[in-house]
Amino acid sequence: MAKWEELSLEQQTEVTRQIEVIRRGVVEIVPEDELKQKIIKSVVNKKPLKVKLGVDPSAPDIHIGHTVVLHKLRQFQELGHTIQLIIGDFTGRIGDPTGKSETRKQLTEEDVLKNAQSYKEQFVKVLDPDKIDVYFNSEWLSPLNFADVVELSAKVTVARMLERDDFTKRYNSGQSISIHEFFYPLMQGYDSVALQSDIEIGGTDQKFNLLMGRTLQKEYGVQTQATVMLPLIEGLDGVKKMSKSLNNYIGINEEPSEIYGKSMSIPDELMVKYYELATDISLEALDKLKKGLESGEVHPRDAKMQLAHTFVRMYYGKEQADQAEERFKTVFQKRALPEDIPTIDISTEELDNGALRLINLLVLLKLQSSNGEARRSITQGAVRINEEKITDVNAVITPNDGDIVQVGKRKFAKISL
RNA sequence: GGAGGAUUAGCGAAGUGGCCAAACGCAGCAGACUGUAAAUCUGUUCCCAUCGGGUUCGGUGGUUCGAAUCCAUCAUCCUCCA
Repeated sequence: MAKWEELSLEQQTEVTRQIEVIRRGVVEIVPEDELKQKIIKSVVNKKPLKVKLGVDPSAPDIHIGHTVVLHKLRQFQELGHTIQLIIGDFTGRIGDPTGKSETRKQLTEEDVLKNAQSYKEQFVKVLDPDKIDVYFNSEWLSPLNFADVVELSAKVTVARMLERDDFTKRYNSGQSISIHEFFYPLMQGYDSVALQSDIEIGGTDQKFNLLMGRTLQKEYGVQTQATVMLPLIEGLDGVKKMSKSLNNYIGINEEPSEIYGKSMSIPDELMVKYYELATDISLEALDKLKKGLESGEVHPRDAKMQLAHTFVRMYYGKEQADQAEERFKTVFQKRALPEDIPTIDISTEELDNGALRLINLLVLLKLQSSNGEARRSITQGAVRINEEKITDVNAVITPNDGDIVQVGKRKFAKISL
């Protein structure tokens, strides 16, 4: 194996540079010297490293939190390495170790393919599509027979399994753990054996699974992978990690105005973290921004607006980002009506003599989901027609073509007769 | 196989025959305030309705004038013993 001292100066510089890039924003690299060895080898032999990322095969809805890992993968790509994207189709067909009693509904092969495609489409917004190899883990997991599975499971003890944080918690708090859930880490680890990955990347919550890859690789006589763990980014509430189920996420497929608005609602303290982990801005620009915020030269509002703009720009381009910014200024800073109000047709059948109750109108326009909710909003002074507040619950409205109905600050509809 | 316990609104959790559409917290929605869709404060949150009515407390069936609350049974989960 190549030794550091034997490298040319040029090669040493390159190795150092790579490690520096890889380290940025990373919580932990286990083991660090092994990673260095791998990079040395890669530089000397001019052979890219295989960096693995496993994903769940359910319908992907990538949010800013996921992109932390993707940005890191992008950096790996830029350093010349390749990505092994594993769609966990086998894992996903069986069930899900979330501890919830309902088993995930089985995905058909068609679904899996569709989702895989969707992953690719969303991933390439951050990643270079030419440096991704896509695999389905059913390819090597399906052929295993029961004896193989027993052999695999014999490599890890129950006590070791229970060390995993969420298993520990669930066990101690009396929640159920099914045997098959133990196979998840094993299967994920076995993926690394099958693909002989050099590096596996994941959030800090994946630590156990990532290290399981190393354990199994050793057991099966394959070279062990280095693991790179990235921080989990807090969601809009600023406390809990970003996740779809907590509804504190910014999805990269969301409307530009949504991405912009949601970004504006993140707590100030998290701004820098978002910049660092989830945007493509350079280290120098980040430094400058940090200093500006500390010295007070940069107004936090402007920094956040720039962040929001950056997010929209990365996923939709500059033009859309500019538009989203304009819209935000209009609606929230000036409290004026936005330009892009959705038009909703109202059929004359709904009208009685050209009129209808305001409550019904709000539900009809889908601004409210039930009459009760509509009633509430009116009472609370949230409803406006053509910018005029209406507080009478029983109001009867004669809608005109082009009337603009508003509920709260964010819901608008234009009537079309 | 045996013994005990749990299941309540989006989530967490109180409620053990009428005062229960069900405390409280979170989340949501709205108002005020603000650089902000942040924070904070206030109000509000099953459905239909003017009074009023309808459907809710794992499922089903019962007891009762009256059941989230009592009984039976089924389902799911947990703990302990084997």
